[in-house]
Amino acid sequence: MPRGRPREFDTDAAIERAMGVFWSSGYNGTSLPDLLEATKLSRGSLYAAFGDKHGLFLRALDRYIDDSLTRLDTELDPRKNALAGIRVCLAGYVERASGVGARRGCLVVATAMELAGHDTEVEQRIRRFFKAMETRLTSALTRARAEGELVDGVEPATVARLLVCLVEGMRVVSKTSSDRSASQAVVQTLIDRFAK
Amino acid sequence: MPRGRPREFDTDAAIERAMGVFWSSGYNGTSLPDLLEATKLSRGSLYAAFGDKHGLFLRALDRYIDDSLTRLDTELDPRKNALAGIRVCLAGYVERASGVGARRGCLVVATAMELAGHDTEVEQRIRRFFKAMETRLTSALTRARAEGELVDGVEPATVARLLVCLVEGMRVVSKTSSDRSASQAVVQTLIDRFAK
DNA sequence: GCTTTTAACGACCGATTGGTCCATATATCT
DNA sequence: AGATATATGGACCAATCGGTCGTTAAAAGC
Repeated sequence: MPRGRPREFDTDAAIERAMGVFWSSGYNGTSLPDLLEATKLSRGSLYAAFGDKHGLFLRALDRYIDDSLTRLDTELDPRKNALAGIRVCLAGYVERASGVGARRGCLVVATAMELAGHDTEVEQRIRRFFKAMETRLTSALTRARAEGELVDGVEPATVARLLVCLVEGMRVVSKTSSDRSASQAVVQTLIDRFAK
Repeated sequence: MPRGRPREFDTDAAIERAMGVFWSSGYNGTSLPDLLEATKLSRGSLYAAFGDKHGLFLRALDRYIDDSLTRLDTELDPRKNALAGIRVCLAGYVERASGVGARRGCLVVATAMELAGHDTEVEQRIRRFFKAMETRLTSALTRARAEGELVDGVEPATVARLLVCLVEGMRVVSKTSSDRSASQAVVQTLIDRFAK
């Protein structure tokens, strides 16, 4: 049974705040003082709780990935219409690539570009994330095809990968030129060419 | 008229080497010693020639952008068939997103994610680059439409933006899971749906 | 050959980096 | 109340950061 002074700070909240900093400044661009200010933790507490900067980053990245996949699962719920789910999913990415949120970009994309290739732990997580996203989209597209909503002669897996590339690319381009209607047009045009 | 000792190092070669380092490690991930080793310059020479780290980075980024746009102009040469040019262009991106080159990713994408939003000079360059790429693709697609090679009812400008997002997204995803045949399938599937 | 000019070098700078550690405060249990 | 356990805060650390500067060497002009 636990004794002594209990933890006074909210670990989850600290991770979330840290995630925000990494999100807008990247790993190398975030200093320890930045993290301390965001989490309102002291150096000692932060190191006791997360080991080191890298450890905290992994926790933040995991949080981001979990959130993203959870949202995807909701949007692509197998009990609902597949094509409609895909539309909602893509609309979400358009939204995230628009307005103020656009400047933030995507933590996974930023991390992939910054650390993949130098950091195997990070690389693994990113690879799995893209793979997971692709898998979910593939299954949704397969259902769409079964329901006759997909044009003939296209592979669900290929279209899934196409969608992953498209939405992640949209977030890159939108970092510097965010344009909601342009993004909407892109998504609409694509759907028009693949949905029956 | 010039007097005194002439420049003994090749500025262009130094920029190119520096570009390579920034390319694989990012701006914040590249230290001055890294740059000195790559360029074979001494601290003094580097600062005399480029002002500071940021100045050298801008030169390297400009070089990368110039190279990319030059290549694009060659591939989308108006005197050649538009659709064929687009195919060649996309094939090039597939190639760059495959094999060993895939791990390097794209300097523009990496820079967009790392610095856009904190660095207006960089942001401007990135925005212009994507815009320039979009413009060139739009004109090629417009020619393709005039030649009856584009499916009816789609906007060249929208398809151009779609292509930019797709290829840049491909380079992101390929950083962690490079798969030439998958990328080829994606591009082929897309072309099949937009070309007559 | 002498002067002028400038590239090259590396010692040196203060600031900041990520990380350690210990004294202190405080909550819980006996 | 007293003992115990642990979260907290900040002093402290070596290493490295980006950047400056004075000295040296060498090539071009007179």
